[in-house]
Amino acid sequence: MDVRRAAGLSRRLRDGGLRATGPRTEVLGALEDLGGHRTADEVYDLLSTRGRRIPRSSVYNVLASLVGAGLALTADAGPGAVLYEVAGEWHHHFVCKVCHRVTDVPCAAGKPCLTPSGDIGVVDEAQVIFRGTCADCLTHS
Amino acid sequence: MDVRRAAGLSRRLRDGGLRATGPRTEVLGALEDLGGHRTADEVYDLLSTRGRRIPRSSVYNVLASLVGAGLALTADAGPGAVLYEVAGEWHHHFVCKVCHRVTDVPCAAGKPCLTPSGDIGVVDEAQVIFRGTCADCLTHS
DNA sequence: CCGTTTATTGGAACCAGTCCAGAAAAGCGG
DNA sequence: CCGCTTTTCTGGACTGGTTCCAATAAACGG
Repeated sequence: MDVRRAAGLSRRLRDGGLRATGPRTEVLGALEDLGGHRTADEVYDLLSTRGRRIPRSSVYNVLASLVGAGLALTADAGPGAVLYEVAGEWHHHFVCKVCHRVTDVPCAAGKPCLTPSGDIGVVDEAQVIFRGTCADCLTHS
Repeated sequence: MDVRRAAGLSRRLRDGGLRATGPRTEVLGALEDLGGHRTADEVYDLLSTRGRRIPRSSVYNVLASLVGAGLALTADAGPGAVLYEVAGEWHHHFVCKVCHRVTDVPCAAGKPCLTPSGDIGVVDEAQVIFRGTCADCLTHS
């Protein structure tokens, strides 16, 4: 990984209140390179093909701290492996019932939106999951 | 289980297009008795304490057919075990980040609502997950 | 450079869920 | 009520995803 890239990643980690360790820069970099919604194993596999041997459990550890620091998000997409993505513009997800692919859906508010009525507690975010059949799967059937 | 109850459950199963078998009436009854959002294992445990030995895989099978028939729903609540609930009024969920309890949030529309903009495919439903801290956890901290 | 604090490693263990093939039950026509 | 066909159930093995833990190593403030 080139030096500028690593420095940028390190700074983001520190800005998030995390120590800038090797595994953390590598995992964050890999998640960013992959783009979109990825499982811990996909990150693990990319690092492996790059020759970086790292235990799976470390990938899980790191992803958990990235989420804790707000640098990554888990995408709610239903059962199965948890999907992670680099934190960016707030958005929602469309999950295709056929191919299970997850597509971003821009959020009108651009930030956590919608508040439930009633005295339920403090709501930090509202995420919407749209379920249906994607355009691709509609044409291929 | 009393006879009237069993008959009612059987009828609901048949109305849903399913054969009214023992495991299905028992699982549907147990899910209803438990109320709220429950994992397959919670249903399994209730049946066990009732002295009904049934394989866990049967509970999974049955829950899957109940969902397929529209008699039960899976509640989107993030990672972890899938939560099932008896189908009723369409609603959303508030998930407490502290105690992980799931609370129903009435849906203003009373049915699958919200449509994403853009040509994304066919949207069947839109489920909202509110995340935050529930009233109980706020006071106890 | 040292010490303290925090993170990583690697492997074992765990839990949720799926798969499969034989056995049983449901519902049909007669 | 009987037997036939189809659907469902069973039980156990198995997988994938994730967490746990105790020893080791690395980060960073002084």
